[in-house]
Amino acid sequence: MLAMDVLVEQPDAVRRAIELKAVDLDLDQLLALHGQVKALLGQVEELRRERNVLSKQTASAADDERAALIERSRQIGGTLKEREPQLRDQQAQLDQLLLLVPNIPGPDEPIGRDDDDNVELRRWGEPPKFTFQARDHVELLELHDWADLERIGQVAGSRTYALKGAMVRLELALWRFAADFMEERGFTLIDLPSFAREAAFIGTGHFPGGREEVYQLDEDLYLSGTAEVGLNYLHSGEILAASDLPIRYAGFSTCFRREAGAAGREMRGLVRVHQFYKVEQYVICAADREESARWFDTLLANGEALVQALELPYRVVRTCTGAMGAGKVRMWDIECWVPSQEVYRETHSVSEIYDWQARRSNLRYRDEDGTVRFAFTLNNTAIATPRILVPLLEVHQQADGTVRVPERLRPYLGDAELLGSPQE
RNA sequence: GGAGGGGUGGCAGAGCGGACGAAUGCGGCGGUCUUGAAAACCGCUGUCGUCUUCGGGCGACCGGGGGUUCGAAUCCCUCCCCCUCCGCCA
Repeated sequence: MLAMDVLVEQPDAVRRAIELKAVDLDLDQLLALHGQVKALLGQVEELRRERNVLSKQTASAADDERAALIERSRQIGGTLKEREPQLRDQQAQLDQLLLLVPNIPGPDEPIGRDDDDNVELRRWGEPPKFTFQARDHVELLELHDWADLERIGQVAGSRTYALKGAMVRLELALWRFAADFMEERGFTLIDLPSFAREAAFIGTGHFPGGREEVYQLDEDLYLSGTAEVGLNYLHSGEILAASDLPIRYAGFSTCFRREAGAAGREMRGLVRVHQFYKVEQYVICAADREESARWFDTLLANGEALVQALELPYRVVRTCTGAMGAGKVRMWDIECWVPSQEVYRETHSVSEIYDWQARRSNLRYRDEDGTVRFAFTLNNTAIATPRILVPLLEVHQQADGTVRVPERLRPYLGDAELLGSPQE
């Protein structure tokens, strides 16, 4: 959420953000409501002040004055009994609207409606040119009996998978590789619950907008689609010391997504599934745009270093305003080359949020000069499996169906250079 | 799942209908003293909102929410969290 002051002082900038991010919100209605709330709050506070004065007098009043004082207090109490619920209602309405206000996108980010308007920033690596009939990842998995993608459907429905044998080993290797990588860079590994309360989802901004993307477990518990939900809410309500910052987490969690808006898309294989695993980079830093920008660069560089270590050709894409999500200032994606589809496919997504999430989650710190401020947050994927297996298998496949293991991953796989038995 | 006990300021811990935004101790900050430090002594030390002549005024907050009352940290309802014991369990 944005500070109310920003809405009042820069309504045009906010209006433009609402338009660029295609949010359904009437800012003028919100501002009018804010005016009403302020006026009513003034009235209520004045009434309470009067009552407080009378109360103090009542405590020490002589008996003959007491009855009159109590009577006047009672009248004020009656008026308050009307106004206070009104104030509560209006405040609650205003709070609901405030949750819909998007963050203002960075001035240099591409303007557009959807992913088609994203702008490629750079490419790394060369897409492989196969001299043989290359297989897609599903064919490779079936060839080596590395997964059950059919039968598992009768157990758990569509968009599910069951990895087997070497693929489980490979997945374990990727997690351990990512864990070592992040820890070497000063991130604290944290393995946290995959479910969280509604408040945590509101905190990140996944709610109220994205409810249909999330499995609901209980009246107040939902399965989260990213460790970001838990990590952002972990320090909710705290006032951290400036010396605590930056906080760097490498959050490991099982992630669940309903993929409700993606019916029929990418049904094949491991690209888009309901349950997956992710090591997530998460940073809480001081409220400083330059520092935030440096962390953005760092998180992006970490993501790139990880896919480079996996020897995967990729590109970096700047996500346009319409596709970056309401809370974001910037969102850049790393997309890895998927040979079978001849496209780059998102495997990582770096987000810069400023204090938009921290305001929702009430996540603050005390500056060196004693000022309490909302912190800034950022996040990026480190490794998400099984999606990363798609480019990994396809890019590194050999003519005989085996899959070459990138050197950096070999220590995690008993120094294996190849996975799978040669065919024919 | 059953039975109890608790949630008060950075921490510990009183208060259990009016003088309580809250005793006391610790910690922290400033000062006196000291060559310096420690000790001792003195003062200050929460967050949010709102108004401001920028001195401060006012309102709210004692786990969250609601209620009773002229008045609630204190009484009632409800939810959440933590602890102890029993049962079950990877």
